[in-house]
Amino acid sequence: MEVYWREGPASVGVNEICRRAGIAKPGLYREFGGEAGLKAAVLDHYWNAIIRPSFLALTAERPFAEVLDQTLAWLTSDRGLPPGCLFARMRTSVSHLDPALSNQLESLREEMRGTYADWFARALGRDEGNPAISPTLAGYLLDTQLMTVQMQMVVGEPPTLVREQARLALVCLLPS
Amino acid sequence: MEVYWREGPASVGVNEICRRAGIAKPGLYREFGGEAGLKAAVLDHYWNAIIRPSFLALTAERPFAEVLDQTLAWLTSDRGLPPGCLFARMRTSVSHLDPALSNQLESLREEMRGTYADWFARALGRDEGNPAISPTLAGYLLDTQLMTVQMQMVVGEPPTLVREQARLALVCLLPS
DNA sequence: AGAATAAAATACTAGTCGGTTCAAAAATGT
DNA sequence: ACATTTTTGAACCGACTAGTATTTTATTCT
Repeated sequence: MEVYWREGPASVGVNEICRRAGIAKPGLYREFGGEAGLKAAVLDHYWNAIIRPSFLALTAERPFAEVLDQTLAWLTSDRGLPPGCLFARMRTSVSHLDPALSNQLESLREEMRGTYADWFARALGRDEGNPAISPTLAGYLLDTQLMTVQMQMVVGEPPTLVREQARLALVCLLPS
Repeated sequence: MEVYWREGPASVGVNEICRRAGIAKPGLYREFGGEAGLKAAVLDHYWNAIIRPSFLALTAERPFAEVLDQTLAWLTSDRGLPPGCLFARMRTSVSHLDPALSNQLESLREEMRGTYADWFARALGRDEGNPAISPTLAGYLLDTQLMTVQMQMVVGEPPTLVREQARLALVCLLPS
């Protein structure tokens, strides 16, 4: 996961993975069945270990604008983790990916959009969101914009610039 | 250019290019020096034939919001051209690209941001833009968001959904 | 027409990729 | 301590990659 996350799933092959992990190649094939299985397992682990815990912040009963700001600050700060998001990196190269992994990505993305939509729906209930925007659309927008943030972080854009842009793009979600 | 545009520069090699173009491989190497040279020439031609003409719409003395809407409609409509943007596709895979091509991409992107910034600056002069946003930042935002639009079109997102999201993300540029 | 030149097609090189085979080594169970 | 099972290392496979060498075909110039 570390290597895929830091350098991108397309930039490192199974030979290199085995070399860096200090394991034998037959061992990897016994354990994961092949490169596709390894990537599926990595994506699964990334989702459970990195993405899902980050959803907890969205369920806290704090003001929507505040949580949004903290999220942007978190994504654009040096977290001691590899920059960017393995999930986002996989999605950018989804075209030449295994169909099974592609489906897995799409289903996880749906779960992500749903989580964002729920978050925004609760904000709407407290009059902390723009009522002209449906939770579903807000889910799409948040997914797209936060994904963009992480892709910009991967290519090394200045964090403050990334944060400013995202704030502008998402200010439409706040009540006018 | 057609093939790189439609299928992505990383999805097709020189052998396939020659096969589809009906030319011999040594001819390609005589003409372009190699794959890197071919990609540079393709990018150059794409910029001059596709991107640069589209800038003309931005210099027309029409209301900012109207031109922005037309631009979004254009990007999300079926133009009879391959969907998405070769420029955007190259940028998403800039990490494992030739350094020369990477520099070329960065310089073209600067020109693009400058064009957007000028456009927004003229809008500001006619009180058609949000004065709290600098032309430079607007240039970055427009570049990012319009690139996002094209990437979504590439992966086949529903055009109306893409357009709605982009409109929301860019409404911050309009005066309140 | 015939010689010189340019372009073409084919075949090839060297290397990487994901994946497999197999014998040797290590660990395990009794 | 011995026998069984598991894991390793390293070579290997076929398919692919970018790039090149060679030979044949066309074209052009005189």
